[in-house]
Amino acid sequence: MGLGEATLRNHGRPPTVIDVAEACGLSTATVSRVLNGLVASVAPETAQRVIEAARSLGYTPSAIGRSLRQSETRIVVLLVPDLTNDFCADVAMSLEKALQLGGLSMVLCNTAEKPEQQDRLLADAESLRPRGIVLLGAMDTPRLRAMAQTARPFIFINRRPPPPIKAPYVGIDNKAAGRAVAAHLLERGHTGIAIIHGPRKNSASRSRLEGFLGRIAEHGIDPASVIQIESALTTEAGYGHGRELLSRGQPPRAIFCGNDMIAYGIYRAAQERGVSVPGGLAIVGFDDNGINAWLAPWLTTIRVPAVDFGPAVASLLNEKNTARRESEVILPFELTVRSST
Amino acid sequence: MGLGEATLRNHGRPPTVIDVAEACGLSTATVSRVLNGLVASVAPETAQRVIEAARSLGYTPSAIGRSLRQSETRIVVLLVPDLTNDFCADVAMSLEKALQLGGLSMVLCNTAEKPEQQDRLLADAESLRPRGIVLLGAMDTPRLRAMAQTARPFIFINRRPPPPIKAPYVGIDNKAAGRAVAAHLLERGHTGIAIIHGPRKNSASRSRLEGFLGRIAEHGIDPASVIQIESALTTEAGYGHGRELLSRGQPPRAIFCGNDMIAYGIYRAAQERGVSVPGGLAIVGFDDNGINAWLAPWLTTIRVPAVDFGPAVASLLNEKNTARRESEVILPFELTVRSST
DNA sequence: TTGTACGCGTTATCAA
DNA sequence: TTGATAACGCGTACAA
Repeated sequence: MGLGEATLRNHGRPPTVIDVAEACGLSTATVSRVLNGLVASVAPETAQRVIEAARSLGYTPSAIGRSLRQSETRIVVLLVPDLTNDFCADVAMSLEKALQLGGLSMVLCNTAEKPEQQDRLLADAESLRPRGIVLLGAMDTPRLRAMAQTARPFIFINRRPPPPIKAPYVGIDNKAAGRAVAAHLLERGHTGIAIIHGPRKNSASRSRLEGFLGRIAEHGIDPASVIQIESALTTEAGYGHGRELLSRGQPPRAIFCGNDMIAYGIYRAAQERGVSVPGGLAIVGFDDNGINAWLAPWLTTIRVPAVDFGPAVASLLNEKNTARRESEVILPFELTVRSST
Repeated sequence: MGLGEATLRNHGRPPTVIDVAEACGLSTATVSRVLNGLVASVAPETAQRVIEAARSLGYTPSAIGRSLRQSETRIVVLLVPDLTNDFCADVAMSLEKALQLGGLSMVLCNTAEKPEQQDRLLADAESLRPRGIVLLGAMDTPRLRAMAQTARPFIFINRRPPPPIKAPYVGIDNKAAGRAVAAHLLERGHTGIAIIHGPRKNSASRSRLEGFLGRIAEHGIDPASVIQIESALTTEAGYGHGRELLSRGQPPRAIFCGNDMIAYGIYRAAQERGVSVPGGLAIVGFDDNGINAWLAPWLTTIRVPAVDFGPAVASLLNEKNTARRESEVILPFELTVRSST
């Protein structure tokens, strides 16, 4: 049991290639070759000796040393706006799974939708020298623009890179989704329409709004007659807006929400006010959170294939010269009609 | 704008201390001192020169170099069993937030409750030489036992370290929680009791079961008369067990679930079968997922303070010699009584 | 107050 | 097939 010795020699620090090399009487170069699977250029019995020594020492290669040598880590940083949002959690899980397959680790950071926090996290991310930086719901900040000129791969999910920046994008056709919701509401004869959309500086929100209003205009309704509210994408915000809207003299009869979280809040507000859904108020969400199938089987919403985002992003990361490429992966969405409309 | 030059010289790689040193005509040592805030031993105007040079080059220190030098990274690895479980997401977010405050990054990995995957991830984690490894819902695996002998801090959340291992633990008093649920059901006069608990090899599940049955026995009921089912902690599993239980000749009239996800599944099964809650069936969950307030306002459950886990873990990580200490942080739980009982 | 030089762990290059 | 060695970026002990 050589573990004790090595541990002692290194003052409790993990064994290194040198320890392994000494233990098996070979050079560090050979040890490295064996452990990196370059079996072609190593004698079988030599390889065996190395492997045994490594195992008896409990040796695990240091990613730090490797990274320094190769000036690249096997880390991907994912920035999300809100991990309590089911949709974000699903995307994070899907990405982590896809990265695991390629031997990459995922550092997860929460921007809480705060621009300064995003910038701080981007700086931290840069210092990690990650293989790539993935932004779910990016905000247009100074540091983002500065770093986007770097060679490091940036990938944008759901919100496109702010104009001057060229970088790969993975998401759905938000404009078409907005149109689909409008078409659905009009088809069902819903009037008194309102939209509670996400932040305007967020391309996804803007596109959905644009598509939604465009389709409504085509139907001969003045878009200016549509109540438009810019909102945070949380249940609390949705609830607040719901209470306010429903207490108006002429409350809306149909609301298109920026995401499902907002829709949950609206629903609660309607319940509290005794407004029936969809009779008194139609509600449409966005994302189709996985939990809907169990806890919100009433919610008509746009299904966004969260689990497909991870593989798409991972494959973009594996492409050569992904960095400044303007590739796009547009995933399909689907209008899921349930009883709230 | 020196950015171009440095970028060119380094073939597109990020600038280093050397680049900064050259740019300001000082030594790398001085640059390093300034950037690490050792202002005491540097002339003010010198510091200024360094800072300007660093900024004009867009220099960000490499965590790789730093880590190698100090043989320690600023990374903490968190292993979770299932990120789609609201509770896990909340804990992850809470930990990430707490770590951010201390300048640490969080690598998040999903074990999917698979022992082999946990072992693979533990190996990957070890190679990262993280500041600590945090396990939410650890499984007793060979590699876990082996690595637990290391100097590296391990922290267990929710499930205790398997017996020979000594390591800090953060969680609630699961036995007491199990007792509390039993007491509540008995007090309300519920009979025909069943428990759908998590994996037996998981200390949290065991303790809850033990406490629950213990309290029931004290009440003069034979614990053997309680239907006990070992289950995965997912909605799907809960739904499946719910269907099975409710189709029995003598279905249970009250079910204590291993977590809220199972409870959601049971609820659905009851609805589909036309069984009223709590009239026909009482349901108790566990965790009190944040989403309950909005989507499951009917669920009686044990509130576990997910957001307090992060700070508790972070402070354990900051303690000296946390590694083999057997410290414990027992957080308070609370029985949240709603309409399902 | 500033500079020189070494070593952290690894792998790629070159030489044997 | 194997070994010696340099280099990756950084922080610090020591020297100036």
